[in-house]
Amino acid sequence: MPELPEVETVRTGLEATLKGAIIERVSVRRADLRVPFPRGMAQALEGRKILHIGRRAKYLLFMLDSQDVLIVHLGMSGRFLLEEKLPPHFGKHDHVVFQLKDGRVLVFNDARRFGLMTLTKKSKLAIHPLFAGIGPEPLEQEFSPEYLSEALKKRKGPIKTAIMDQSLVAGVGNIYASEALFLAHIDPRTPAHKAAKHAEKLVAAVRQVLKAAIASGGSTLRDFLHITGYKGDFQHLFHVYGRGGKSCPVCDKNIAVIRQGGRSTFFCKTCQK
DNA sequence: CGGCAAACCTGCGAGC
DNA sequence: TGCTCGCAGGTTTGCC
Repeated sequence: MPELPEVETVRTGLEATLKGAIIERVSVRRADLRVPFPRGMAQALEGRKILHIGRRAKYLLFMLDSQDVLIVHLGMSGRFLLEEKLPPHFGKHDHVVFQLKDGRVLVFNDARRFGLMTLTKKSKLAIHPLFAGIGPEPLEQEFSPEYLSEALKKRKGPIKTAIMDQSLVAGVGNIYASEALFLAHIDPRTPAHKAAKHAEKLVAAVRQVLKAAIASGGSTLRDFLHITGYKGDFQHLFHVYGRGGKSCPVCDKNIAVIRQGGRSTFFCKTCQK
C-alpha cells in the first residue's frame, strides 16, 4: 500500500486520535510476518501511554512514556483500523490488536505480511539499523538540488530506479516516482548521471507530488485505508501511474508501460525526454 | 560497490 | 463457475 503520503496520512490520523491514549492490552494473533515481531512486544506495550506518533521514511514511530519506541512499517498491504469497541470477531489478517484503556481498539491488519513491527529505545532511534542507510526526507531542506545532483552523478542506472532508492531519498515508491518524473518532464530511462542537471526540477516535482498526495489523503489502489476506513483520493489525480495505453493528460498520446528493476513504470514518450 | 532478479506472501482481476 | 496466470503501494538477499 504505502509510500510516504499514505504513511503520513496514517500518521496524521493516529496522532489526532491516539495521542495520550493508554494501551491496556495487546494481543498478537500472528507474529510470523516477513520480519517476525519481537518476543515480549505485547508485554512491553501494555500499560504504556502514547505520547506522540512520528514518521521517518515509510516507518511510523509510536513514542511511548516508557522511552520505548514502537517502529511500524506497513509493507505493501499493512493497515491500521480504529474500532470504537472490541469487534465480535477478527479477520484472518488481523495480526495485532491493541485494546486501549478508553475501550477503543486499534487493529493492525496485513494480508501479505510484508509489514514489520519492532521496539527500540528513544535514545537509540537515531542509530537504529533500520534507519542507518536511509536518505533525507524529501520534504526537508536537506533534500536539496545540490544534494540530489551530487548523488545522481555517481549513478549509472536509470533515474526512476534512483529516486525509488531509499538510501538516496526516503519515502518515494513506485507510484510517486512515475508521477514525479512526469511532472519534471524526465524520461524514466534516462541514466541518473545524465539527469543530474535536472536536479532542481526533480526536487520540485517530488515535493509537489508528495504534498499534493498528502493533501488528498494518499492514494488507494486496493488496500490502503485511513484508520477510519476511508480511502485516499489521489489515485484520481494520477497523470501516468496505472494509465498504460490511455491518453496523456497533457498531449493526448498513449502512455507507455515498461519494466524497470522488476517494477512497472508509466510515462509519456512525448512529454518526457 | 552497482545493478538486477528473485524472494518473501496473499488476493484479485483478466482471460480462457 | 472455476482454474491459471500475472500483477500489486516494499524491502532484503544473493548473485554477477
